[in-house]
Amino acid sequence: MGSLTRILCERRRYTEQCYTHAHTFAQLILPLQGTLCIQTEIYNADLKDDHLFFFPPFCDHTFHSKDHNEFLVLDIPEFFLSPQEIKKINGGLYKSLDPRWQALRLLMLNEADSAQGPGGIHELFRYASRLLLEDCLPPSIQFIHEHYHQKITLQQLADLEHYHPAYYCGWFQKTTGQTPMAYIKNLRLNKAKELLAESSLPVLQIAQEVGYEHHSTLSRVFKEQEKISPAAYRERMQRSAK
DNA sequence: GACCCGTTGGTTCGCCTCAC
DNA sequence: GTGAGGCGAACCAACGGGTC
Repeated sequence: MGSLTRILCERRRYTEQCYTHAHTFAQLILPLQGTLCIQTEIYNADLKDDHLFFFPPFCDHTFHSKDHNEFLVLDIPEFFLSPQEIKKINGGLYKSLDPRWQALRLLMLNEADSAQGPGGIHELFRYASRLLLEDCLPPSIQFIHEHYHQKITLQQLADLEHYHPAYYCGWFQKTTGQTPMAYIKNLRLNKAKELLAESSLPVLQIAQEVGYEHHSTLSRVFKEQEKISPAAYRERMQRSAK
């Protein structure tokens, strides 16, 4: 797709085929029916009609759908967002559809279906972008991103939101689509993959850099997710770089 | 043989989820 | 929002392969 000069707003359907890519424009996905499985550096979510997903520009993501589906999709040129806004939503945003978003979805849908074309979509998106940025990173999630390389307990995170740890787990899952520990694990794994591909640090040191006291833990987690050991992953990345 | 690095098996403890 | 039980993640220790 060439560079966008205006917001594109339309209904789209997705197939079972798994795609991985990033684009120069941002993308807002509002489910109408069905489920879209989305994976980014920090999210692994099944997007249903009670949530939305927002991809900032250049955000790597993988997606596919397993059922009959339809989504309202907005392709937003990069210049519609300030660098500060993009930085704030770096990694994507998975957000529940409160009544304000449900109303906004209806209005956007009318624009998409309008015979005159989506003329009012720019004003609607200006309002939507303000909603997106509202408390987009709760304090505990911000804490995870700043301290993933240290030991983080559920109690610490729950304290930041003033919740009981058990209640916090449910709240976190509703917010991100993952449990707190799974979220931290994904973040650490992605950082480890970066370091394996881009540095020559030993696995022991990489494990410590991303927050594991013991490299054995990284080896095991890595093999579970990637089906290969960290050393084999590094070898594969170095071979493909040649 | 000593040392380093990476992997694997067994154990412990904290997290997650269900029921209330 | 809380308590309790089951389960999985993290840790420790041991082992294997490679290099000097």
